Amino acid sequence: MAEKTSDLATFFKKKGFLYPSSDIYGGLAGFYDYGHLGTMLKRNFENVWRKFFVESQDNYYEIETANIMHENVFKASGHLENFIDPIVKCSKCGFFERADHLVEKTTKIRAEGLSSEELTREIEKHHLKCPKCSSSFEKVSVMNMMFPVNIGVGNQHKAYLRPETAQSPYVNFKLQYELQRKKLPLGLAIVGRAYRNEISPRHVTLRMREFTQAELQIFVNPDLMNEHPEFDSLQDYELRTMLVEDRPQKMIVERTAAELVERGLPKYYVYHLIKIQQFYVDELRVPKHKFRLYELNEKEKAFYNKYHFDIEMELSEHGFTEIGGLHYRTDHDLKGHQEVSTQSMEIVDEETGKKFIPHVLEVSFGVDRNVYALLDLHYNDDQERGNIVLSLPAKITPFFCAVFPLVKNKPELAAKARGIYQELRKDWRFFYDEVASIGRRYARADEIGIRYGITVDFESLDDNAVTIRDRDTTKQQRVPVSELKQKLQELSHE
RNA sequence: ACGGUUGUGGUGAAGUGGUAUCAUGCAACCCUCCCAAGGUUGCGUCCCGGGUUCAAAUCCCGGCAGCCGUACCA
Repeated sequence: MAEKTSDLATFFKKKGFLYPSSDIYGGLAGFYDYGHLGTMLKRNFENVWRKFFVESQDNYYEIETANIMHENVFKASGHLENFIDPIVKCSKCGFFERADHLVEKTTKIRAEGLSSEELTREIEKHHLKCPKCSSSFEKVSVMNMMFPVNIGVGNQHKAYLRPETAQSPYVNFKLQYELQRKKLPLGLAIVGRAYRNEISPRHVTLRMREFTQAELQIFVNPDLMNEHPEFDSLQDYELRTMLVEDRPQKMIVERTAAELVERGLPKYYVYHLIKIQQFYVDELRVPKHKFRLYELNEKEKAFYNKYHFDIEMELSEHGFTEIGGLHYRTDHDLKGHQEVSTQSMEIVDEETGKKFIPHVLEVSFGVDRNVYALLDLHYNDDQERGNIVLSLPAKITPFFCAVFPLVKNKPELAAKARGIYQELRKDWRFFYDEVASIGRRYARADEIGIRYGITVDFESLDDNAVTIRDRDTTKQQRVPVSELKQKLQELSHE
């Protein structure tokens, strides 16, 4: 029997977090729309990310750039070569393989770089057949992981939707370096869309064709990779790592920053592994055991990466899943752009007079995957309470508080509740609800993760105090209206 | 991409050629002094396009989408 859509996907749609795009036309695989709650959650996540990774650093800034970029950008980055693969498909059973791999494997000819026509000719010449069913192949076609875009009149495309946000900071580096007064390290962040024509998008937002990345590109002097001013104070910090050598035992090992440096990772790199773990464990309150830093081996890591760890969170339905990565891309990208654009990407170290191309450390996050992971993590079907409780932290949950008059039909209560609501919504994300019994309203609030419920009851009319209900414990405390703002201020920093 | 499988209100389901049902939800009103009470009224559905038939949610073909497996995921 085919499985039902997962509980989580149903919940996303039912409450307004996320649903298929173009839904009234039957949907479009790999594309999703965020509803009102999902959009709030996503924005909140992005803002926490900005604050933590960008705004807390000197000389780090966010830029916003075009999603459609010049063909040459991807010539330089290697995407045109590596993202567009020649494919042969079996005419009978549908098996397919990369055409150049097939030709190289079976004929020992160097097939890399051959055109589709040349590959088709080689396949015909050597009478290559499908390894599965021995039928003949169709003509070699091109599988393009990038979406080409036609610009203006005519149908020759000279541009693509970017498959990663990273290239924008690289092509803008020289200008931003000048504008940011020639200082390294220099950070350029983008929170924006990227597009990949995935063969098989699946698992809601875990693999989409249009998705949001939050990426920080840090340009550094490669000679200084083995130092960081804050490293010494953090050298005993324990990181949850799964290195290549841990894989046979399937072990996540806590290692200190110093141990990782001893193993050969640069201090500057390890410092950012620490930052990333702090972001999840301290900032987003992700339980440590659900988090790990997973080292990729030589085969798995992208060709441009010297060091590559995936950031992974354990999901209920999919196990440990990549939600980001820390990539030491060296000078691969700037060098590529220097060659293709013929513009120098070199800068001069004022002290030593040395000229060099900066290296890039990329801190990369899939925003949609993070949002999914956080919802997955905080989704609890509370049997005792009889409703779902979405225990998102106050700083990212869509609504911080809701205000409720205890009952609807007492105009004095509703008026007071509305007054409090109107005042507090100036400072926080607030929700107001007076429909149905108070218990039902608490339940509805739990389900969309409203952190606190403020209830105006009959006593409030006399003592000018209200109750604050904690979503996670359901405990209530009574607070004078005059102290409410201050109290919420404290609670918002939990 | 291939193979298997599924598609009925917002959500979950019943209906297998002949009047589309139920629960939940949502909305309005009544009631209600703290954790999905109750009452009244209302809203809303057969994925899309062809075909067969007197008649299609139901049968057939195609498409789209979901799920599972394989493949893919620089």
